[in-house]
Amino acid sequence: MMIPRAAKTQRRTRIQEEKEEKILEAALDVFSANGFRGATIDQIAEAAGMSKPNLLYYFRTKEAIHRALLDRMLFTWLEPLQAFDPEGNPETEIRSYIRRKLEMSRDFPRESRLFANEIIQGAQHIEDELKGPLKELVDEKAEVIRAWIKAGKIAKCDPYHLIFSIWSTTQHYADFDVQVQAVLGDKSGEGRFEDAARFLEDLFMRGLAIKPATG
Amino acid sequence: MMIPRAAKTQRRTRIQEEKEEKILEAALDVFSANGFRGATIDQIAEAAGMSKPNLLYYFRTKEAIHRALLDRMLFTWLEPLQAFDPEGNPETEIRSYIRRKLEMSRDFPRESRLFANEIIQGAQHIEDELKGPLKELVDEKAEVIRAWIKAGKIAKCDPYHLIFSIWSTTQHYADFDVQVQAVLGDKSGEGRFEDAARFLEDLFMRGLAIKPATG
DNA sequence: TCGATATTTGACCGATTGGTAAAAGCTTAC
DNA sequence: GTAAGCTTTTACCAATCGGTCAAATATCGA
Repeated sequence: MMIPRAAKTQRRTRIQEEKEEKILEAALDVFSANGFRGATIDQIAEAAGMSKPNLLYYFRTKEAIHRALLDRMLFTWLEPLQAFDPEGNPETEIRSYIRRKLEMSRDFPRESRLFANEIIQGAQHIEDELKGPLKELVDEKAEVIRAWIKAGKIAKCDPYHLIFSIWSTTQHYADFDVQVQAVLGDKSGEGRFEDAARFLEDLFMRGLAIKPATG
Repeated sequence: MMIPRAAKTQRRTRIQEEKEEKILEAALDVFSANGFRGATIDQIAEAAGMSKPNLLYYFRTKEAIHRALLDRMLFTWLEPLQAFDPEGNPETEIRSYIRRKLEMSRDFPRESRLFANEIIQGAQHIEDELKGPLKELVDEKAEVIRAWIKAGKIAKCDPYHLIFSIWSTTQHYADFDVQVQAVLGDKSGEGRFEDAARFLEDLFMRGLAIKPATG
């Protein structure tokens, strides 16, 4: 007899792994482009190249697909902030945080939009993660920034809003890409990410009164 | 005989005006919370306190409601940037632009989310407006900023990315409000907007190497 | 090769979707 | 008051929605 999916404790077959991968890949396309309510199982199934019942054999509900996507992404998404090093010096740390976040916007725009959709629409599926792990991580890193301020290494400012401003400016290039491209017009090749990096690094370095190392 | 809606050249009755207003108000709630695809006419009708066919008497399609909302909002949304004055001095202009945009995030979060949803999901309904009026306006104001740079009034930087960064940082407090509140926790009363204003004004003033007038 | 299990399919379900038809009820100018 | 036009409702439609079921088929270890 077939073992119900819920009871499976470990991955079984190669097919399972492949198909689940294909489904999540397709779901990322669809959810990031339409939000949870706007996405349909049929769309995902078609994008994944399989029938709807077949898809539902691997994920029992639309919610389950969405959950799986968010779960796998949450870690990745927080990773750059995790890497923020208390021992490092502010210039290096903030510069590379900006650069990393910008690279993620460039290389994983769908992931960024998946989150953006989710949060804009009320974050009903990840409320706990926001108030738990995310908040804790931000609290921790805000403390690091506060220490830098106390040590006179960067200008006095609210660490939380500093973090928000880095999030928003960098994610903008993924989430609002069509707008950015519409405004920049032909000028916007892939160079827009490098221009953005230069601009943002300058803005934040000067804004935090960090003088660039001239060594 | 009843004159078909499309042929009406001018507003007729008081009732029409009132009901259309009610529908758009309700639609703003629903579209901003779910995106276009995720919103349903039934939801809007219920929020507006009327039957679906009754609603469809005033707007023939879901698209028409959405269009009407976007049309009425686009002007309002660009107004702060319009007000950007070439004759003014950079400090005043940029400070007040930030403040205005932040006030809009505070006072009209649904409007902000309506646009955010629309753009994240590909801007299919406002592509023309982005590439037309918006681009022209931004081009014009970028020229103003460029002039300030040439005159040595603010630090050298890419004017387009400067505008993007002001958009993203300010709109963040409307679009990602649940995340902001989750992270700030109890600390976040309405004070978060004033904290944000202080932070952003400092960041951009220093970031653009504008020394605050000490007169 | 064979049987057990894993995968896929087609046919289907009730609920919800965007939207329509027609008639009933309501306003308003005359 | 009444008729013409404006508004609202009831009943309905086909298409799509998320999801189920049983049967058919493919895979794989012994």
